Formats: sequence, C-alpha cells, structure tokens
Amino acid sequence: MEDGTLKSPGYVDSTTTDADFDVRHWDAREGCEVRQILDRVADKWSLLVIAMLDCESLRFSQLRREIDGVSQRMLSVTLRKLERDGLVSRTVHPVVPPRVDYALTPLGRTLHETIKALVTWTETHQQEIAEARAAYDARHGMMEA
Amino acid sequence: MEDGTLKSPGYVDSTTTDADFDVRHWDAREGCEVRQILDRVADKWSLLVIAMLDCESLRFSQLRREIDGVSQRMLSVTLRKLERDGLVSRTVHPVVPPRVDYALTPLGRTLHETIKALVTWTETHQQEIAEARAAYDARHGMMEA
DNA sequence: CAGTATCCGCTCTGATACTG
DNA sequence: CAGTATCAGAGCGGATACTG
Repeated sequence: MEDGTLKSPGYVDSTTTDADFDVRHWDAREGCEVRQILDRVADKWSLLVIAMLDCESLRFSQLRREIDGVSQRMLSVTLRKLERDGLVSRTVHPVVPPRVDYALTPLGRTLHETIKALVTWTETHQQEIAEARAAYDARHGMMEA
Repeated sequence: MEDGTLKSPGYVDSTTTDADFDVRHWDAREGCEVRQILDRVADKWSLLVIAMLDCESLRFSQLRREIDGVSQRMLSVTLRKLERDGLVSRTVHPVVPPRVDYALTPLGRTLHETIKALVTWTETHQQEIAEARAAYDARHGMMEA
C-alpha cells in the first residue's frame, strides 16, 4: 500500500521555477510528487491538525477533543502521515499513563504560513461564494422540478 | 444531494479576524462554511482547472486534453462546481458545432494567487519531505516484515 | 463538440473492539 | 491514555453509452 514515494527520492526536475509558474510542471502526471504532496497537505484533517498545532504542542486526546469532528482512527492516520512527512513531531513520555505530545516541526511551521493564506482567502470570500451559489441555484434549480 | 449551503447564506460570524487567526473559527463544525469551501478549493481537479485557466480561456476539450489525467465526467463535474462557486465563467457560443469557453472570473483569479503560494511551498519543500519519508520508513519499516 | 446518465469498483471514513 | 485491527457503509472517480 506504499504509494511508491521512495521510487524517486531526489527527483526535482530542475525546471522548478517560481517566477513564471508553468502549470505543466505540477499536473497530474504520475511522476509528479507535487500533486501527491498537495493532496496530503490539502487534506481535511491535515489542515486542521496543523492549524491546531500552530502555537502549542498537544496530546492525542487534546487534539481529538479540539478537532472533535475527527474519529480516533482518522486522527491517528493523519498524525502518522504528517509525522512521516516531517511536518509533525511525535514525543512519547515513558510515564505510567502513556503520554504523547505532538508538535509542528520547523518545516511544518512554514507550511502553516501558507495554509493560513488559503484559509484567509476562504474567510475573505465566503460571502461572495455563497452569493454566487445562490445565484447559480436560482438560475438552474428552478427549471427542473 | 444539496449540501445545504443555502441554509446560511449570509453567515459571517463577525469573529472573522485575519490578525490573530484563531483556529477555532474554521474547524469541522457543521455550520462552518470555510471548511466546506476549503475542501472544494483544495480539490485535486479544481486546482488543476484553475491553474490551466490562469492566462487564457479554454474550451472543454482543450481543458480535457491539457489536464488529460481527468475523465470527461470529472472535468464536467468540477467545472460545474467551480461555476456555481463563481470561480469560473461558462460562455456558450450558439454555433453549429457547439462551442463553450471557460475562463477564470475575477474571484477565481484571486484564488489562483493563493493556490500558487501553496504549490510553490510544495515545490520548494518536496525534497525535504521526500527525505523525511525515507527516514521515517527506515526507522519503522524495518522492524516488521 | 459538449455534455448528461448509469454502472461499478475502490478508497476513504466512522464505529466497534481489542492491546500496551 | 494512546493507539491498532477489522468491518461495513458512503462517496469519489472512471468507463461506457447516450443526447442536444
């Protein structure tokens, strides 16, 4: 079930330019890691976890309580993926009642900045989107039914 | 099958502050439109379509050819969602061989800027992530199997 | 050309149960 | 407390066929 990420470890393509931003460099091609990482990073729970971990490190149950919409399984799975990607660190405290702390790594912290921008965009434009949807539904929804 | 977006058209919450960026304002709560919009916007095909439409307006078949990994169905579905959200405009030319052009709306154009940032982050850090994964797999993968 | 409708498999996800 | 294992249901996404 490995997604084959180890198949091309150091693949960079050399065409990575942030100036012209050619779309074709990150399309759906199989070898494109960017798309795959994007999926990981844009994941529903990943976004929430990274956001929660912004300022403080949290325990498993704290995260679960805070996010609350998440199931134990999904939180666990998400956390492991994030840990594997080097975005979140996992610290086990060898105490009687097991205690595990999760925190953002420096890399994870840089991602948070970017995610913030996306969320801010959404917050800023949610009103416009809601209106667009209402308008669309008014135009199309009525002729049928 | 409606996701009930019309239930709270003008909901803004008044706590929307981009300064402190309180995570709890966009968590998984049902009433939170931000999460839902985020899912739409972070969608695999949406990202590609918006990227393709950056500089020019394209026809359905052109989009399909360019993205190419996409099926006709998914492109159609994605386009309709994007149109409903007011991110993409659809122009039908009443000619003998039907011709439809898709383009980014002004709103869609602002989103592209943000998406670009996310993609740039991914491109910039894909190497680090690949290394983190390799390290993780080396640590965990070996003890079993 | 530009879609829509249908079938269907596969993944994602939640609920439940069990372990260290 | 902090997970993992298993199972079943929902939904996504693809292939195919049909329409305006």
